[in-house]
Amino acid sequence: MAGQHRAAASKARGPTADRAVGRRPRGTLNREDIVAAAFELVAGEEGVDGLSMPRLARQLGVGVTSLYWYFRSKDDLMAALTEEAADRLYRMLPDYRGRPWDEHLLRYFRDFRRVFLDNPALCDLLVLRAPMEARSPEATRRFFTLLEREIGALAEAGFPLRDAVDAYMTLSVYTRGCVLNERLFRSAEEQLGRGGERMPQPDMDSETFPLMAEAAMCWAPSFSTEEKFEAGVGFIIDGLRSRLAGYVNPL
Amino acid sequence: MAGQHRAAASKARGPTADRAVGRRPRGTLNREDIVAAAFELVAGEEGVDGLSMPRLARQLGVGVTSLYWYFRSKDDLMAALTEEAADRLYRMLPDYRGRPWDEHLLRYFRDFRRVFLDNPALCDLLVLRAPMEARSPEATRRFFTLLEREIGALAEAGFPLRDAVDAYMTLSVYTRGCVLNERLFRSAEEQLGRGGERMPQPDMDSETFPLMAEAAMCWAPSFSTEEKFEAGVGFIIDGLRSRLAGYVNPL
DNA sequence: ACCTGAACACCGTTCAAGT
DNA sequence: ACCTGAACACCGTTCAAGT
Repeated sequence: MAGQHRAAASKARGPTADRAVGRRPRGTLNREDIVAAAFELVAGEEGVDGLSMPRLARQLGVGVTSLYWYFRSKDDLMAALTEEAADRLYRMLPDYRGRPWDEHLLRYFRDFRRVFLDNPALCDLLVLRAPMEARSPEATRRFFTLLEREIGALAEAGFPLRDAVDAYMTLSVYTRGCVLNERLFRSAEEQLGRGGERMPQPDMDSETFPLMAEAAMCWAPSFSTEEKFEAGVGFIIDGLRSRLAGYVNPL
Repeated sequence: MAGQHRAAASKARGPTADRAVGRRPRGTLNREDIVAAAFELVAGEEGVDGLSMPRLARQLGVGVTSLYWYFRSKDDLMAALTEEAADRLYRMLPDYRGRPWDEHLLRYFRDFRRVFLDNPALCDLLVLRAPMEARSPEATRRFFTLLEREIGALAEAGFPLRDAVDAYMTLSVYTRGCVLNERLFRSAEEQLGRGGERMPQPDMDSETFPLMAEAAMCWAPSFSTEEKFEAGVGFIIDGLRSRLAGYVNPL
């Protein structure tokens, strides 16, 4: 009876909204399913902004307030969702040990960037919203397992521990900086696109801006191309190389 | 009469909320004042999240809907606010021309970072929310003036234009990556602090994580110290130095 | 031209109540 | 123990109306 009532109330929303017409029987709702549904929403068209408690409840065929039995607040849910995202990220990062350290780094961070670009939801949750530290002990453990492996590779290549740590983190910070840039640039484009506008092109007459006018040909807006990303990685790896040479051959 | 009514309605909110008891007379409201008040709100305790149309209207002593005469939407207002923020940023960045290029870069980006750390509002508006490109032609002009100067300094030091552009952007992306990290880390700490909790410290036994356990002493959470920031800048500048040597002395 | 309040659809969260 | 709807305070935005 209650089920019919609910179905009638939502009949105007089309078939997809009715996916859970037969409302969940008791005892079948749990944290995992809620997080999974939340991730589905976030990975969908609307992104992180499209995630709301009412929407999530509708997706699950459940009253909104039921969610609060499993999560104290939306923030609490977001934390769990971030865990889930971190889990997926770690599973997607390949292991390039065995190759020369510079090639290893280049490939690793190239993939690191790719994962975020291909999965905006991961980017929003892990790059834009939460620092690495705000995770459960479990997730932190996996994070440190990864670090142990990657920093170990650098140490083996001859970097003192401190430089190995700093090198990895520098590339990580730089890469996430690129990803942030690209993400913001894309959503700005999208938003303008909806309004039919174009990104304002600066009127760069070569008298007031001689260099920038000339640079236009090697300029990528928001530094957001693979080529530009690799230019930066190149500088950093060059720096590491000369540092490495300095250890064995001090002046 | 209407004024008394309004004052009575808000009497429970304390003195600061009443700052504009005598509601603004007609024709005195304008875009500049609205943006200024919005910036005040955003720079205040609550930050960007604390900015809402009703709050802003209250601050100005105006009906909420009045704001919509001057701004099509909140997004429209945010765009104007971002302009304002970019304006302030550019005014705060010092000119280090005349010094050696490497010292110039180090000092410039050290200040770049400082400005964002000292002004979280600028950070939220310019680093976390909008790409450089989504600005008015006017702001873009000022942005390119800055670029012209900074990239010019690198070109004078002997870098080909393309590398000069990439070098500046790499450091800019890296620096903003650091700022992002630090900002997220701090707000996570703050949020935990409100709940009385502490950041989860990973249980790093030195058997499963030999390197990370040893690295604990040279580890900064979220890479968020000045020292760590400069370590990364050091790598990049080293890379640039070796690149520069390669131009004049190719193998 | 400028400013208003009433109203709408949405949000996060609390609470007292049901089984 | 688990799930519910009613209710609250808040939000962005529209609209018809006032001067």
